[in-house]
Amino acid sequence: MERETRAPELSAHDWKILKTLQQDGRLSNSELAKRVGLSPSACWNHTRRLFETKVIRCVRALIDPKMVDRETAVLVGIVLDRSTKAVFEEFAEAARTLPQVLECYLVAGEIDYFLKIRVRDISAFNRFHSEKILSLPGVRQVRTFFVLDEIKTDGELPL
Amino acid sequence: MERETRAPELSAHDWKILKTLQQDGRLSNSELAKRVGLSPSACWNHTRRLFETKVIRCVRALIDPKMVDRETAVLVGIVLDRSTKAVFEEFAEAARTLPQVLECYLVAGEIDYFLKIRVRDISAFNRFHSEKILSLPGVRQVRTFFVLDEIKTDGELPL
DNA sequence: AATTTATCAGAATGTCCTTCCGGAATAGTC
DNA sequence: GACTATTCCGGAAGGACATTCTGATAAATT
Repeated sequence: MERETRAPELSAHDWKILKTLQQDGRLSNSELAKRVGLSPSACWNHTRRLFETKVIRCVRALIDPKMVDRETAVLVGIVLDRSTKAVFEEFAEAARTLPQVLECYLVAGEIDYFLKIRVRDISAFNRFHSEKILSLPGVRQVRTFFVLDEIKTDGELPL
Repeated sequence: MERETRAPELSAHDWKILKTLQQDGRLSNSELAKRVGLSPSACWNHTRRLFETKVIRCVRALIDPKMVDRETAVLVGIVLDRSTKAVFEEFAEAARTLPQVLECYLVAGEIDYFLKIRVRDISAFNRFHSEKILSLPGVRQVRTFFVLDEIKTDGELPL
């Protein structure tokens, strides 16, 4: 386990760039420069460093799930059988691999793992549930929470 | 309540553009055109339509929370007191407004709302918990799950 | 077959990206 | 205080790109 790098120092310009690109990642460099009050070349250097130092992990188009037939979201809490390291790692690896799993967290409390699943409809979730989740080794309990309404998704990091 | 529009028809080119921009939303139009096998002008028209019809909701820079001092993630399950419409709407509105709430879902089951919170550290969560969550009207029970490890975050929609 | 519609590639122009360079400001050293 | 090293900025420049328009081709419709 190695220590993660922390941002060395972020200038006021860097923060502005982060805020702006978080809201619209497709802004041109010249437009970005105007908004943060820098010359295009200076702005370019800042932005490049933010990518190189991995402060910005990536830029991603957010697609409306309704439009591409992935309307159904389900939150799933998992309790594992035995709390051995191998069991946990095997589960985590499966979650990483399955494309229907959009998020997966190891948590403290009455639950071991929380998953956010996205599929076409409820019957697709049923298939996923029985074929993928239940067939994983070490799964003792599965608590399923169907999402009735998405109040907020993909909220921006407060900066 | 009005019916949401569904994507009328997505061509093979559209799907390719969606997949590509989901992986790298900052690609130039000419590079995107090369990758999907279209002329720049045709690619431009497709992309523009995908934005106009809101298939692509936005393009967003994903910022590493560790780098900007928002390292601590917490999942919170909420059970509300009385299940009146007004109570639910008030809670949802508060969740929408609070910047620390990155995601909020109304779910079916033993829990009413699930929240994903991001703050600087545990003491910041304590403050948020007592000052924001507990002070909301109608909150009967709060179940807190501290995130110990983020196996997968911001997974791409499978296309 | 004729007409309409949709979709593509090409051309053209104005803008932008990207790099490189030199100057100003800051900090550190003696 | 002077000198150096470092950092950061803006300007210039050519090559690439964005964006629009037009016409051609193919598909769908009548």
